[in-house]
Amino acid sequence: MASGSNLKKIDSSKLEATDPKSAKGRLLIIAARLFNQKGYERTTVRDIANAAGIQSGSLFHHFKTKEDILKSVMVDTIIFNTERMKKEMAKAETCVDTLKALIRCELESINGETGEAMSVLVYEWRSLSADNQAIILKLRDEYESLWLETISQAKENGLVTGDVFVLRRLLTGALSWTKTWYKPKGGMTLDELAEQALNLAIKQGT
Amino acid sequence: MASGSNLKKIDSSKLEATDPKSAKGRLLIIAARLFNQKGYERTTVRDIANAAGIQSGSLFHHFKTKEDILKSVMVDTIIFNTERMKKEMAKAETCVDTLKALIRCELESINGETGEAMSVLVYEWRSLSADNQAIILKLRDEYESLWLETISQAKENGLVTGDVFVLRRLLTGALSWTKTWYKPKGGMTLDELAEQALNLAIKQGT
DNA sequence: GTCTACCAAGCAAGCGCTTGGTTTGTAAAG
DNA sequence: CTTTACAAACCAAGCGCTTGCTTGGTAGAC
Repeated sequence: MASGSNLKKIDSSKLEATDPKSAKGRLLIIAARLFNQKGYERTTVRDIANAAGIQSGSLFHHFKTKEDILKSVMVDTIIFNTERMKKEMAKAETCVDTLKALIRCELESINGETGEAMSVLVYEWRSLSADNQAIILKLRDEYESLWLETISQAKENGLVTGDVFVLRRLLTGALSWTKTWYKPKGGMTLDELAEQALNLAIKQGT
Repeated sequence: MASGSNLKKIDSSKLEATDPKSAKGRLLIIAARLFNQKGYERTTVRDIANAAGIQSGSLFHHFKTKEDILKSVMVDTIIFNTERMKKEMAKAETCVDTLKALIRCELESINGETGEAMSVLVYEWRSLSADNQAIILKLRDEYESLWLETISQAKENGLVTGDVFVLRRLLTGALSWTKTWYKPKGGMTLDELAEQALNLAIKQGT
């Protein structure tokens, strides 16, 4: 079956993203770029097909609907980045290290290779049906719980002040917004940017 | 002439927003709400006309094109909020007061009465033509310069650390993102939220 | 008498998506 | 090494619908 969800089970804790080398994976990368550049609504199926060098009708061999393309981009991205973040967290030793790892990971996902898809995930939310929103929300919950646990622990250690949820949300905005202005060629590395963001979050020196 | 820009002169320092009581102003408020709810592209001219209780064709008596509606929403909002911020800045005495006034003003513009239009200004940027983007950019520059002056002064006084531009941009993201989660009924007032954001920005107690 | 605000009708273009058929990759059977 | 089988990937054409926008005309205010 070539269509439908790319989750094997919603409840599974071990999920896989679409292989980027497959025909379907290639289309998802192209779609993510276009959705990011022009927005989901402004991007036509003919745009995607054109960029991929195929006919517009051929897209519907791989995806049920246009929205199914959007959903697949989002699901793949969130699965991939959650996995990466878990790995980086496992490496960190101190509480500050963990917090910095999360910031670093999120900046990487936003400004790195998955950046285009990540922007789509953040900014094209409204274009999903309620059903698909629920699916994405469930996946996001796992990702967010990693953040909340880490910040809670940082608060217990006196590293941060204020409400945990509010701090996470202020950080979410600050980090996701970097997409609109951060350029690696501007002389600032991603690591330096992460350091500044960490400096914003915590109330004591590293 | 019923069409075109609602700026009298681009270079003028004294600009006026469209009267909200006029037929045109009423349409702009309705359009801002719809653009915010469904996104610009998903909102049809028929949607706007329906919400206003007129025929879709009648919209084009007031605006040249659909994009002209979007541009007018943005121009009006930025003019209105720049004026308000200048007034609040004039009242502040200390450097911290000024910084808090800016944060408070921006939160107010995002979550208050102009909130819907402000979200449109932030998130529907891509839907503008290059020409219209340039016009909005010019207006934003004045607004941003107020922020940069204030933060620079705060840095001279040792209130904040790190790069001034980076700090402003991290704050822009953090504040604009509140639109997606902040609800006054959640038990937190806008002033308390402003306090937490200020707490994030400065490195010493108020 | 002219101006502002609007209606009623509809056009041309572009949209997502469907359909029936053709090519291409792959691998077992002869 | 060739033949046969079959599914995955794609093409060519176009349908039905919605879109932004135009047109010619009308009602009421000053």
